[in-house]
Amino acid sequence: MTAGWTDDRVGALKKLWLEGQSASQIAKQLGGGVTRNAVIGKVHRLGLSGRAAPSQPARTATTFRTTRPRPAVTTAQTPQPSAPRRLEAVQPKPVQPAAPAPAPIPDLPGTATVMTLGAHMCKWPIGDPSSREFSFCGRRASEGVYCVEHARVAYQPQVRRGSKESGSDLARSLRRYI
DNA sequence: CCCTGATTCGC
DNA sequence: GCGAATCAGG
Repeated sequence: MTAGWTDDRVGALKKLWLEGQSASQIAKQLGGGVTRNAVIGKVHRLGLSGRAAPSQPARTATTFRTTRPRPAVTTAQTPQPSAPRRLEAVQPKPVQPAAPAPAPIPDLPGTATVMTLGAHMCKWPIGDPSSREFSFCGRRASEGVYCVEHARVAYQPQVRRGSKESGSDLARSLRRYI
């Protein structure tokens, strides 16, 4: 049964992607036979691209541009010019001094936006990533990208893939337990 | 060789 | 819309 992209799965995908999970990790967690290619493809189709938390150090240099694959197509299709993809139409919004807190959200509003999100702020996504009201938890990240509470929620009983740990596996182990 | 995401293109 | 194949880089 090939599971299509249900709303439920898309939500999980968005969440995990913005959490900084890699496509392969997300694919693994989603299960259902989805591959990392499927995840990446869906992510792009959804309009997501840049994430707030890169998975591994020194990676994603390809995010800039380049990637001009020339598979030598037999037919000269349409020379589509560069389209203004890349989202993030953020506006210059100065931080408000003494904000009167107009939104009494009982669930604690994520005061951190993509711009104001500091390196040591909890990157737990709050709300719809597509919405402009989307924000992050913003509390102090204990060790990794989340605060203690969110880290606990994010990294639950996660089964590992391999049976032995060594070298680079250590990084993945740490990431799982941040 | 491992990994990452990006893109293209056939389905 | 979907995802395998491929590309490009670390």
